[in-house]
Amino acid sequence: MARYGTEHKEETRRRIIETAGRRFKQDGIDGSGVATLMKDAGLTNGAFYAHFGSKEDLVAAVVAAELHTQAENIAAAAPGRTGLVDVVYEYLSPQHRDNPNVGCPSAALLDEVGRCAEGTKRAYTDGAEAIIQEMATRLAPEDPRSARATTIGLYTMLVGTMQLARAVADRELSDEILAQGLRNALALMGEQPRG
Amino acid sequence: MARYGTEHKEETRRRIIETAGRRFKQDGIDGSGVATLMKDAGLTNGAFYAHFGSKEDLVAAVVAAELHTQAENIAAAAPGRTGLVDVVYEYLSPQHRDNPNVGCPSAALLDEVGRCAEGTKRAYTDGAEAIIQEMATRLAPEDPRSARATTIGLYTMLVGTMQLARAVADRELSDEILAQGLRNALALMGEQPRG
DNA sequence: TGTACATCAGTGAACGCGCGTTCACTGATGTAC
DNA sequence: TGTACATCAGTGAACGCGCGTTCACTGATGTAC
Repeated sequence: MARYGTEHKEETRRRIIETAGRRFKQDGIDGSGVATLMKDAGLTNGAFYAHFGSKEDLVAAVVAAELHTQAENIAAAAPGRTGLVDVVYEYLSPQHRDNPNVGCPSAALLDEVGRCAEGTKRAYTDGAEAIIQEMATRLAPEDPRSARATTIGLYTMLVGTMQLARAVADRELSDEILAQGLRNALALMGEQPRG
Repeated sequence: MARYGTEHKEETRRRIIETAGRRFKQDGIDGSGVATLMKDAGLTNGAFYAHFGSKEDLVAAVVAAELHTQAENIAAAAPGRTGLVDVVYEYLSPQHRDNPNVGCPSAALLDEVGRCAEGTKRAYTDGAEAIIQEMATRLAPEDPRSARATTIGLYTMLVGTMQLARAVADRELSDEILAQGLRNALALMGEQPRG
């Protein structure tokens, strides 16, 4: 090809990580081959190892990036509890259920992460901590630690609800699961459902 | 080999489904090859297609069997709410976290089921409905439907909590997640923690 | 200004391997005569 | 009772294919002279 500026290779690496995130969330980690991942990024398979030591290295980088993005999205919501309620409504929406490739990485991949190598689990742990702290700060700005139990309950219920809504073959049941999940999530936060 | 009684082939099929359940929960569905699954059952790969039309057919059979077993285990607990509290304590235990191969199929496989073929999702749907109804009956014997929202919330929180506890690299954090999950689950049921 | 060279991101073919699946065959048994 | 045959669960080699990974090569550019 050509000789590029210093930032070019980094930019390519970022692109691989971003397109791999979508692919993993759509087809699973085991379900996504390196050749496909590189094609998604507009490259050929051979270039992969100029950017990552192994597929597992990419997986760890993707998990870190995906959770980082998710934490930023929560941080960018409207201030205080209102913003978190917005996030919960968006999370438990049919649009989110029907588009896993641009959705929550935990809903799409959490049980697979549990079977990944240590580095990937480390990346997940750090990212999840950041998200939980961001959520807890919104629930109880003066004392986030007091809201930690509630936050963990909210986080796990959101993830479990989305996975269940996606695993179910019956559309009506799936819609009901999202609706009941919303009721339970709001109750956990001590909020009233919106009209 | 030999000629067997009429129940022999069925018995072999049951054995394949049972050992495949453990293997899937340990290594994932995509992570378990047909040759390995058959070796687990004490057979060679060639015999597989005398029992199942395809790997996906086995997956659907395994999902149905695993959820059926889980429903039976809940039904076999002590009567009423007490039995359900027992189930929750056992579910959110370190032993369950550390032995996915003999644990909850949803905790191990739910996001993968969401990417499976229609038949597998159908099997999951039917099994999950039975489990939710069994749980709801224990929460509110006189009117199970009234407990349906709570039951779905409990179910999704249990599954999400176990997946998170397994995905996290930090043992202390994992233990904390289980403990907070227990608090939240009991609160959802309106029960007090046990001494 | 013009030519020769070094750089290096990316190419694409090839590696051994395990995947899901197919199939000709085996061999212990029950049945027929 | 003894022999020939049909049955059929299971064997194990082979199919084409995609996996993760390696590597000799390409070719557009910046630099040296």
